[in-house]
Amino acid sequence: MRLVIAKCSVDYVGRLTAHLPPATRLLLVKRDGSVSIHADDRAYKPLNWMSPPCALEEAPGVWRVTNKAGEVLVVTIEEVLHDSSHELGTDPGLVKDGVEAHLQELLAEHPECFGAGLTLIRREYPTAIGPVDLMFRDAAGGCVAVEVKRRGDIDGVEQLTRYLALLNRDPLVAPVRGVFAAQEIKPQARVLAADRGIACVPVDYDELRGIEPTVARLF
Amino acid sequence: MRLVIAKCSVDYVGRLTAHLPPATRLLLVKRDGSVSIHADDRAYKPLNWMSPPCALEEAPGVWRVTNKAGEVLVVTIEEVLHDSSHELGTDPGLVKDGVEAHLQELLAEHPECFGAGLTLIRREYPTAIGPVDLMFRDAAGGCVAVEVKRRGDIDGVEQLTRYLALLNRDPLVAPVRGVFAAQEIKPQARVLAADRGIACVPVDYDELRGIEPTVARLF
DNA sequence: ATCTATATTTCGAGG
DNA sequence: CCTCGAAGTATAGAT
Repeated sequence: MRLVIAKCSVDYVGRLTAHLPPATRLLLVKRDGSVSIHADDRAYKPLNWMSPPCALEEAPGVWRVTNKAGEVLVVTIEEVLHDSSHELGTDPGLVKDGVEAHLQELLAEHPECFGAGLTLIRREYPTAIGPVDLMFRDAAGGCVAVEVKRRGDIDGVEQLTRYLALLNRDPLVAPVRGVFAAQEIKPQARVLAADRGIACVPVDYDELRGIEPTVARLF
Repeated sequence: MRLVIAKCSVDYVGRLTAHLPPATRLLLVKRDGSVSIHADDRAYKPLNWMSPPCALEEAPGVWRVTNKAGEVLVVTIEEVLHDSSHELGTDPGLVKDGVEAHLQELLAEHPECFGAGLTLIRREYPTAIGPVDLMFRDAAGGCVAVEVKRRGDIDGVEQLTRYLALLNRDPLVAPVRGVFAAQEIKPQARVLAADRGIACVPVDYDELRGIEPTVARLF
Protein backbone atom coordinates (compact mmCIF):
# COMPACT_ATOMS: atom_id res chain seq x y z
CA MET A 1 0.00 0.00 0.00
CA ARG A 2 1.33 3.39 -1.02
CA LEU A 3 0.36 6.59 0.76
CA VAL A 4 0.93 9.89 -0.98
CA ILE A 5 -0.03 13.29 0.34
CA ALA A 6 0.07 15.75 -2.52
CA LYS A 7 -1.31 18.96 -3.89
CA CYS A 8 -3.10 17.78 -6.98
CA SER A 9 -6.05 18.21 -9.32
CA VAL A 10 -8.03 15.27 -10.65
CA ASP A 11 -10.09 14.55 -13.75
CA TYR A 12 -12.30 11.54 -14.24
CA VAL A 13 -13.92 10.65 -17.55
CA GLY A 14 -16.00 7.51 -17.63
CA ARG A 15 -19.52 6.87 -16.48
CA LEU A 16 -19.61 10.60 -15.88
CA THR A 17 -17.24 13.51 -16.21
CA ALA A 18 -15.88 14.93 -12.96
CA HIS A 19 -13.19 17.39 -11.95
CA LEU A 20 -11.40 18.20 -8.71
CA PRO A 21 -9.68 21.60 -8.49
CA PRO A 22 -6.14 21.79 -7.04
CA ALA A 23 -5.92 20.99 -3.31
CA THR A 24 -3.95 18.85 -0.91
CA ARG A 25 -5.29 15.29 -0.69
CA LEU A 26 -4.42 11.72 0.16
CA LEU A 27 -3.71 9.43 -2.80
CA LEU A 28 -4.09 5.79 -1.84
CA VAL A 29 -2.60 3.18 -4.15
CA LYS A 30 -3.41 -0.38 -3.17
CA ARG A 31 -1.80 -3.65 -4.04
CA ASP A 32 -4.61 -4.66 -6.37
CA GLY A 33 -3.80 -1.58 -8.47
CA SER A 34 -6.78 0.45 -7.34
CA VAL A 35 -6.42 4.16 -6.65
CA SER A 36 -8.54 6.36 -4.42
CA ILE A 37 -8.35 10.04 -3.54
CA HIS A 38 -9.43 11.17 -0.09
CA ALA A 39 -10.14 14.59 1.40
CA ASP A 40 -9.89 15.22 5.12
CA ASP A 41 -13.51 14.32 5.77
CA ARG A 42 -15.96 11.43 5.23
CA ALA A 43 -14.78 8.04 6.46
CA TYR A 44 -16.46 5.97 3.80
CA LYS A 45 -16.42 7.57 0.40
CA PRO A 46 -13.39 8.76 -1.54
CA LEU A 47 -13.64 11.96 -3.57
CA ASN A 48 -12.63 10.02 -6.62
CA TRP A 49 -11.37 6.54 -7.33
CA MET A 50 -10.72 3.78 -9.85
CA SER A 51 -11.75 0.28 -8.86
CA PRO A 52 -9.69 -2.77 -9.77
CA PRO A 53 -8.83 -4.15 -12.19
CA CYS A 54 -7.08 -1.05 -13.47
CA ALA A 55 -3.64 0.12 -14.51
CA LEU A 56 -1.62 3.03 -13.09
CA GLU A 57 0.78 4.71 -15.47
CA GLU A 58 3.04 7.13 -13.64
CA ALA A 59 4.80 9.99 -15.39
CA PRO A 60 6.48 13.00 -13.69
CA GLY A 61 3.64 15.09 -12.29
CA VAL A 62 0.87 13.04 -13.91
CA TRP A 63 -0.77 9.77 -12.90
CA ARG A 64 -3.00 8.12 -15.44
CA VAL A 65 -5.27 5.32 -14.24
CA THR A 66 -7.30 3.36 -16.78
CA ASN A 67 -9.55 0.32 -16.78
CA LYS A 68 -10.85 -2.01 -19.45
CA ALA A 69 -14.16 -0.16 -19.80
CA GLY A 70 -12.27 2.87 -21.08
CA GLU A 71 -12.68 4.94 -17.95
CA VAL A 72 -9.79 7.29 -17.19
CA LEU A 73 -8.65 8.97 -14.01
CA VAL A 74 -5.94 11.60 -14.39
CA VAL A 75 -4.16 13.00 -11.33
CA THR A 76 -2.06 16.08 -11.97
CA ILE A 77 0.41 16.51 -9.13
CA GLU A 78 1.85 19.92 -8.24
CA GLU A 79 3.71 19.03 -5.09
CA VAL A 80 4.39 15.84 -3.11
CA LEU A 81 4.36 16.29 0.68
CA HIS A 82 4.60 12.65 1.68
CA ASP A 83 5.22 9.35 -0.08
CA SER A 84 5.57 6.04 1.69
CA SER A 85 4.97 2.37 0.89
CA HIS A 86 4.00 -0.40 3.28
CA GLU A 87 3.75 -4.15 3.10
CA LEU A 88 0.41 -5.30 4.49
CA GLY A 89 -0.15 -8.89 3.36
CA THR A 90 -3.51 -10.45 2.66
CA ASP A 91 -6.31 -9.50 5.01
CA PRO A 92 -8.16 -12.37 6.74
CA GLY A 93 -11.40 -10.47 6.15
CA LEU A 94 -14.45 -9.43 8.05
CA VAL A 95 -16.66 -11.70 10.15
CA LYS A 96 -20.23 -10.45 10.21
CA ASP A 97 -23.32 -11.18 12.19
CA GLY A 98 -26.81 -9.77 12.03
CA VAL A 99 -27.53 -9.67 8.34
CA GLU A 100 -30.46 -11.01 6.41
CA ALA A 101 -29.11 -14.58 6.37
CA HIS A 102 -29.18 -14.81 10.15
CA LEU A 103 -32.61 -13.22 10.31
CA GLN A 104 -33.87 -15.82 7.85
CA GLU A 105 -32.29 -18.60 9.91
CA LEU A 106 -33.93 -17.37 13.11
CA LEU A 107 -37.33 -17.00 11.46
CA ALA A 108 -37.07 -20.51 10.01
CA GLU A 109 -36.78 -21.74 13.59
CA HIS A 110 -39.76 -19.67 14.75
CA PRO A 111 -42.74 -20.30 12.46
CA GLU A 112 -45.01 -19.01 15.24
CA CYS A 113 -43.96 -15.50 14.15
CA PHE A 114 -46.24 -15.96 11.16
CA GLY A 115 -49.16 -17.67 12.90
CA ALA A 116 -50.08 -20.93 14.61
CA GLY A 117 -49.81 -24.37 13.04
CA LEU A 118 -47.08 -23.61 10.51
CA THR A 119 -44.44 -26.15 9.47
CA LEU A 120 -41.30 -25.20 7.58
CA ILE A 121 -41.11 -26.77 4.13
CA ARG A 122 -37.71 -25.28 3.39
CA ARG A 123 -35.53 -22.19 3.29
CA GLU A 124 -34.65 -20.83 -0.16
CA TYR A 125 -37.60 -22.63 -1.76
CA PRO A 126 -36.75 -22.71 -5.47
CA THR A 127 -38.95 -21.18 -8.19
CA ALA A 128 -38.29 -20.39 -11.84
CA ILE A 129 -37.57 -16.74 -11.03
CA GLY A 130 -35.48 -17.31 -7.93
CA PRO A 131 -35.74 -18.78 -4.43
CA VAL A 132 -38.41 -17.77 -1.93
CA ASP A 133 -36.72 -17.05 1.42
CA LEU A 134 -39.03 -19.23 3.53
CA MET A 135 -41.86 -21.57 2.64
CA PHE A 136 -44.24 -22.97 5.27
CA ARG A 137 -47.27 -25.26 5.15
CA ASP A 138 -50.21 -24.22 7.25
CA ALA A 139 -52.73 -26.38 9.16
CA ALA A 140 -55.27 -26.09 6.34
CA GLY A 141 -52.83 -27.58 3.81
CA GLY A 142 -52.11 -24.27 2.09
CA CYS A 143 -48.72 -22.63 1.91
CA VAL A 144 -47.14 -19.46 3.24
CA ALA A 145 -44.34 -17.78 1.31
CA VAL A 146 -42.21 -15.40 3.37
CA GLU A 147 -39.91 -12.73 2.02
CA VAL A 148 -37.31 -11.68 4.59
CA LYS A 149 -35.58 -8.28 4.50
CA ARG A 150 -33.65 -6.26 7.00
CA ARG A 151 -35.36 -3.12 5.72
CA GLY A 152 -38.78 -3.66 4.24
CA ASP A 153 -39.02 -1.53 1.14
CA ILE A 154 -41.37 -1.39 -1.82
CA ASP A 155 -38.99 -3.51 -3.91
CA GLY A 156 -39.35 -6.44 -1.53
CA VAL A 157 -43.12 -6.37 -1.87
CA GLU A 158 -42.82 -6.36 -5.66
CA GLN A 159 -40.45 -9.31 -5.48
CA LEU A 160 -42.82 -11.29 -3.26
CA THR A 161 -45.73 -10.41 -5.54
CA ARG A 162 -43.91 -11.96 -8.48
CA TYR A 163 -43.20 -15.13 -6.48
CA LEU A 164 -46.83 -15.40 -5.39
CA ALA A 165 -48.18 -14.99 -8.91
CA LEU A 166 -45.96 -17.85 -10.02
CA LEU A 167 -46.54 -20.11 -7.01
CA ASN A 168 -50.31 -19.79 -7.16
CA ARG A 169 -50.22 -21.29 -10.64
CA ASP A 170 -48.50 -24.42 -9.22
CA PRO A 171 -51.10 -26.97 -8.02
CA LEU A 172 -48.49 -28.56 -5.73
CA VAL A 173 -48.44 -25.56 -3.40
CA ALA A 174 -51.44 -23.35 -4.26
CA PRO A 175 -53.06 -21.59 -2.54
CA VAL A 176 -50.08 -19.63 -1.25
CA ARG A 177 -50.37 -16.69 1.12
CA GLY A 178 -47.63 -14.07 1.23
CA VAL A 179 -45.91 -12.63 4.28
CA PHE A 180 -43.44 -9.76 4.24
CA ALA A 181 -41.11 -9.89 7.25
CA ALA A 182 -38.57 -7.19 8.09
CA GLN A 183 -36.93 -5.38 10.98
CA GLU A 184 -38.52 -2.18 9.79
CA ILE A 185 -41.19 -1.86 7.17
CA LYS A 186 -41.56 1.42 5.29
CA PRO A 187 -45.06 2.96 5.20
CA GLN A 188 -45.15 2.81 1.37
CA ALA A 189 -44.26 -0.88 1.44
CA ARG A 190 -46.96 -1.48 4.03
CA VAL A 191 -49.59 0.18 1.83
CA LEU A 192 -48.54 -1.73 -1.28
CA ALA A 193 -48.51 -5.02 0.65
CA ALA A 194 -52.02 -4.39 1.97
CA ASP A 195 -53.17 -3.66 -1.58
CA ARG A 196 -51.71 -6.98 -2.73
CA GLY A 197 -53.19 -8.96 0.15
CA ILE A 198 -49.76 -9.54 1.66
CA ALA A 199 -49.37 -9.59 5.43
CA CYS A 200 -46.61 -7.53 7.07
CA VAL A 201 -44.71 -8.91 10.05
CA PRO A 202 -42.25 -6.62 11.80
CA VAL A 203 -39.41 -8.61 13.36
CA ASP A 204 -37.51 -7.74 16.53
CA TYR A 205 -34.08 -9.18 15.82
CA ASP A 206 -32.75 -8.89 19.37
CA GLU A 207 -35.88 -10.43 20.85
CA LEU A 208 -35.74 -13.29 18.36
CA ARG A 209 -32.07 -13.86 19.11
CA GLY A 210 -32.95 -13.79 22.80
CA ILE A 211 -35.33 -16.71 22.40
CA GLU A 212 -32.69 -18.94 20.87
CA PRO A 213 -30.50 -19.61 23.94
CA THR A 214 -33.45 -20.82 26.04
CA VAL A 215 -34.13 -23.41 23.38
CA ALA A 216 -30.49 -24.37 23.05
CA ARG A 217 -30.15 -24.68 26.82
CA LEU A 218 -32.47 -27.70 26.83
CA PHE A 219 -29.76 -29.89 25.33
CA MET B 1 -5.41 13.72 8.44
CA ARG B 2 -3.59 11.02 10.36
CA LEU B 3 -2.21 7.90 8.70
CA VAL B 4 -1.37 4.91 10.85
CA ILE B 5 -0.12 1.57 9.62
CA ALA B 6 -0.54 -0.96 12.40
CA LYS B 7 -1.06 -4.58 13.22
CA CYS B 8 -4.48 -4.55 14.81
CA SER B 9 -7.76 -6.32 15.36
CA VAL B 10 -11.11 -4.54 15.15
CA ASP B 11 -14.53 -5.01 16.66
CA TYR B 12 -17.63 -3.14 15.59
CA VAL B 13 -20.92 -3.30 17.43
CA GLY B 14 -23.74 -1.21 16.03
CA ARG B 15 -26.06 -1.80 13.14
CA LEU B 16 -24.42 -5.22 13.02
CA THR B 17 -21.70 -7.02 14.91
CA ALA B 18 -18.42 -7.51 13.05
CA HIS B 19 -14.90 -8.60 13.86
CA LEU B 20 -11.56 -8.29 12.10
CA PRO B 21 -8.82 -10.74 13.17
CA PRO B 22 -5.29 -9.38 13.75
CA ALA B 23 -3.53 -8.17 10.60
CA THR B 24 -1.62 -5.18 9.30
CA ARG B 25 -3.91 -2.42 8.03
CA LEU B 26 -4.20 1.30 7.37
CA LEU B 27 -6.02 3.33 10.00
CA LEU B 28 -7.26 6.62 8.58
CA VAL B 29 -8.28 9.35 11.02
CA LYS B 30 -9.78 12.40 9.38
CA ARG B 31 -10.22 15.93 10.57
CA ASP B 32 -13.97 15.50 11.05
CA GLY B 33 -13.22 12.75 13.59
CA SER B 34 -14.16 9.87 11.32
CA VAL B 35 -12.10 6.69 11.35
CA SER B 36 -11.77 4.10 8.61
CA ILE B 37 -9.76 0.90 8.34
CA HIS B 38 -8.40 -0.18 4.97
CA ALA B 39 -6.89 -3.41 3.71
CA ASP B 40 -4.55 -3.48 0.71
CA ASP B 41 -7.36 -4.00 -1.78
CA ARG B 42 -10.63 -2.38 -2.89
CA ALA B 43 -10.40 1.33 -3.70
CA TYR B 44 -13.83 2.29 -2.54
CA LYS B 45 -14.89 0.46 0.57
CA PRO B 46 -13.07 0.33 3.90
CA LEU B 47 -13.09 -2.93 5.87
CA ASN B 48 -14.59 -1.08 8.78
CA TRP B 49 -15.38 2.52 9.63
CA MET B 50 -17.19 5.02 11.79
CA SER B 51 -18.83 7.95 10.06
CA PRO B 52 -18.89 11.42 11.56
CA PRO B 53 -19.98 12.76 13.91
CA CYS B 54 -18.08 10.45 16.24
CA ALA B 55 -15.51 10.60 19.02
CA LEU B 56 -12.12 8.88 19.14
CA GLU B 57 -10.83 8.00 22.60
CA GLU B 58 -7.23 6.85 22.44
CA ALA B 59 -5.66 4.71 25.17
CA PRO B 60 -2.34 2.80 24.89
CA GLY B 61 -3.02 -0.06 22.50
CA VAL B 62 -6.76 0.58 22.23
CA TRP B 63 -8.75 3.04 20.17
CA ARG B 64 -12.39 3.41 21.01
CA VAL B 65 -14.63 5.24 18.55
CA THR B 66 -18.23 5.97 19.44
CA ASN B 67 -21.12 7.90 18.00
CA LYS B 68 -24.37 9.24 19.34
CA ALA B 69 -26.39 6.25 18.09
CA GLY B 70 -24.45 4.02 20.50
CA GLU B 71 -22.37 2.33 17.83
CA VAL B 72 -18.86 1.38 18.95
CA LEU B 73 -15.71 0.64 17.00
CA VAL B 74 -12.80 -0.78 19.00
CA VAL B 75 -9.34 -1.04 17.46
CA THR B 76 -6.86 -3.14 19.40
CA ILE B 77 -3.35 -2.26 18.29
CA GLU B 78 -0.49 -4.71 18.64
CA GLU B 79 2.21 -2.84 16.79
CA VAL B 80 2.51 0.55 15.10
CA LEU B 81 4.57 0.55 11.89
CA HIS B 82 3.89 4.10 10.76
CA ASP B 83 2.17 7.14 12.21
CA SER B 84 2.08 10.52 10.49
CA SER B 85 -0.22 13.54 10.46
CA HIS B 86 -0.82 15.99 7.63
CA GLU B 87 -2.56 19.31 7.23
CA LEU B 88 -4.87 19.22 4.23
CA GLY B 89 -7.28 22.13 4.50
CA THR B 90 -10.82 22.19 3.22
CA ASP B 91 -11.43 20.52 -0.11
CA PRO B 92 -13.08 22.61 -2.85
CA GLY B 93 -15.17 19.58 -3.79
CA LEU B 94 -16.17 17.65 -6.89
CA VAL B 95 -17.72 19.02 -10.07
CA LYS B 96 -19.93 16.47 -11.80
CA ASP B 97 -21.63 16.13 -15.16
CA GLY B 98 -23.61 13.43 -16.89
CA VAL B 99 -26.08 12.16 -14.33
CA GLU B 100 -29.73 11.33 -14.71
CA ALA B 101 -30.87 14.93 -14.16
CA HIS B 102 -28.97 16.08 -17.25
CA LEU B 103 -30.31 13.18 -19.27
CA GLN B 104 -33.84 14.13 -18.27
CA GLU B 105 -33.16 17.75 -19.20
CA LEU B 106 -31.86 16.79 -22.64
CA LEU B 107 -34.79 14.47 -23.33
CA ALA B 108 -37.27 17.18 -22.28
CA GLU B 109 -35.79 19.29 -25.08
CA HIS B 110 -36.01 16.46 -27.60
CA PRO B 111 -39.55 15.00 -27.63
CA GLU B 112 -38.83 13.57 -31.08
CA CYS B 113 -36.86 10.83 -29.32
CA PHE B 114 -40.22 9.36 -28.35
CA GLY B 115 -42.09 9.91 -31.60
CA ALA B 116 -43.50 12.69 -33.77
CA GLY B 117 -45.98 15.31 -32.63
CA LEU B 118 -45.19 15.28 -28.93
CA THR B 119 -45.35 18.35 -26.69
CA LEU B 120 -43.83 18.53 -23.24
CA ILE B 121 -46.40 19.02 -20.48
CA ARG B 122 -43.78 19.16 -17.75
CA ARG B 123 -40.79 17.53 -16.13
CA GLU B 124 -41.36 15.85 -12.75
CA TYR B 125 -45.09 15.57 -13.38
CA PRO B 126 -46.61 15.04 -9.91
CA THR B 127 -48.70 12.01 -8.95
CA ALA B 128 -49.85 10.65 -5.59
CA ILE B 129 -47.02 8.13 -5.51
CA GLY B 130 -44.27 10.43 -6.74
CA PRO B 131 -43.31 12.47 -9.81
CA VAL B 132 -43.13 11.05 -13.33
CA ASP B 133 -39.84 12.10 -14.95
CA LEU B 134 -41.37 13.43 -18.18
CA MET B 135 -44.95 13.88 -19.35
CA PHE B 136 -45.81 14.65 -22.97
CA ARG B 137 -49.07 15.16 -24.87
CA ASP B 138 -49.30 13.48 -28.26
CA ALA B 139 -51.04 14.62 -31.43
CA ALA B 140 -54.08 12.44 -30.69
CA GLY B 141 -54.64 14.15 -27.34
CA GLY B 142 -53.36 11.25 -25.26
CA CYS B 143 -50.37 11.40 -22.97
CA VAL B 144 -46.94 9.80 -22.84
CA ALA B 145 -45.28 9.18 -19.47
CA VAL B 146 -41.51 8.71 -19.67
CA GLU B 147 -39.33 7.16 -17.00
CA VAL B 148 -35.68 8.14 -17.43
CA LYS B 149 -32.84 6.05 -16.06
CA ARG B 150 -29.15 5.90 -16.74
CA ARG B 151 -29.28 2.12 -16.45
CA GLY B 152 -32.60 0.57 -17.38
CA ASP B 153 -33.30 -2.16 -14.87
CA ILE B 154 -36.37 -4.15 -13.90
CA ASP B 155 -37.06 -1.78 -11.00
CA GLY B 156 -37.54 1.15 -13.34
CA VAL B 157 -40.16 -0.74 -15.35
CA GLU B 158 -42.01 -1.63 -12.15
CA GLN B 159 -41.91 2.01 -11.11
CA LEU B 160 -43.31 3.19 -14.44
CA THR B 161 -45.99 0.48 -14.31
CA ARG B 162 -47.22 1.86 -10.98
CA TYR B 163 -47.36 5.39 -12.40
CA LEU B 164 -49.27 4.23 -15.48
CA ALA B 165 -51.84 2.31 -13.45
CA LEU B 166 -52.50 5.46 -11.45
CA LEU B 167 -52.45 7.89 -14.37
CA ASN B 168 -54.83 5.83 -16.48
CA ARG B 169 -57.45 6.21 -13.78
CA ASP B 170 -57.20 10.01 -14.13
CA PRO B 171 -59.60 11.27 -16.84
CA LEU B 172 -57.52 14.45 -17.22
CA VAL B 173 -54.64 12.57 -18.81
CA ALA B 174 -55.88 9.08 -19.75
CA PRO B 175 -55.08 7.31 -21.94
CA VAL B 176 -51.38 7.40 -21.03
CA ARG B 177 -48.74 5.41 -22.88
CA GLY B 178 -45.51 4.49 -21.11
CA VAL B 179 -41.97 4.89 -22.40
CA PHE B 180 -38.86 3.60 -20.66
CA ALA B 181 -35.77 5.59 -21.67
CA ALA B 182 -32.25 4.70 -20.62
CA GLN B 183 -28.65 4.69 -21.83
CA GLU B 184 -28.63 0.92 -21.57
CA ILE B 185 -31.65 -1.29 -21.04
CA LYS B 186 -31.17 -4.73 -19.48
CA PRO B 187 -32.71 -7.67 -21.40
CA GLN B 188 -34.92 -8.59 -18.44
CA ALA B 189 -36.23 -5.04 -18.23
CA ARG B 190 -36.90 -5.10 -21.97
CA VAL B 191 -38.94 -8.29 -21.67
CA LEU B 192 -40.94 -7.01 -18.71
CA ALA B 193 -41.62 -3.71 -20.48
CA ALA B 194 -42.86 -5.51 -23.58
CA ASP B 195 -45.15 -7.60 -21.40
CA ARG B 196 -46.60 -4.44 -19.86
CA GLY B 197 -47.04 -2.67 -23.20
CA ILE B 198 -44.27 -0.20 -22.39
CA ALA B 199 -42.00 1.01 -25.15
CA CYS B 200 -38.24 1.00 -24.64
CA VAL B 201 -36.10 3.83 -26.00
CA PRO B 202 -32.33 3.50 -25.74
CA VAL B 203 -30.68 6.91 -25.45
CA ASP B 204 -27.27 7.90 -26.76
CA TYR B 205 -26.16 10.52 -24.25
CA ASP B 206 -23.23 11.81 -26.28
CA GLU B 207 -25.29 12.07 -29.45
CA LEU B 208 -28.06 13.90 -27.59
CA ARG B 209 -25.54 16.27 -26.07
CA GLY B 210 -24.13 16.76 -29.54
CA ILE B 211 -27.46 17.97 -30.89
CA GLU B 212 -27.79 20.71 -28.30
CA PRO B 213 -25.13 23.12 -29.58
CA THR B 214 -26.64 23.17 -33.10
CA VAL B 215 -29.94 24.29 -31.59
CA ALA B 216 -28.28 26.80 -29.28
CA ARG B 217 -26.29 28.22 -32.15
CA LEU B 218 -29.46 29.56 -33.78
CA PHE B 219 -29.75 32.31 -31.16
C1' DA C 1 -18.85 -13.60 -17.71
C1' DT C 2 -23.33 -12.03 -16.46
C1' DC C 3 -26.97 -11.26 -13.52
C1' DT C 4 -29.11 -10.63 -8.88
C1' DA C 5 -29.60 -8.96 -4.33
C1' DT C 6 -27.43 -6.71 -0.43
C1' DA C 7 -25.26 -2.79 2.06
C1' DT C 8 -23.05 -0.63 9.02
C1' DT C 9 -24.61 1.30 1.84
C1' DT C 10 -23.73 7.06 1.48
C1' DC C 11 -25.65 11.15 -0.28
C1' DG C 12 -28.79 14.60 -1.50
C1' DA C 13 -33.37 16.64 -2.27
C1' DG C 14 -37.98 17.65 -0.77
C1' DG C 15 -41.91 17.65 2.31
C1' DC D 1 -36.48 15.42 10.94
C1' DC D 2 -37.97 11.90 8.09
C1' DT D 3 -38.66 9.77 3.52
C1' DC D 4 -37.45 8.62 -0.81
C1' DG D 5 -34.67 8.00 -4.89
C1' DA D 6 -30.03 7.95 -7.03
C1' DA D 7 -25.17 6.49 -7.01
C1' DG D 8 -19.27 6.56 -11.49
C1' DT D 9 -23.27 3.13 -6.31
C1' DA D 10 -19.56 -1.18 -4.70
C1' DT D 11 -19.49 -5.89 -3.62
C1' DA D 12 -20.51 -10.73 -2.97
C1' DG D 13 -22.81 -14.76 -4.50
C1' DA D 14 -25.22 -17.50 -7.88
C1' DT D 15 -26.04 -18.91 -12.69
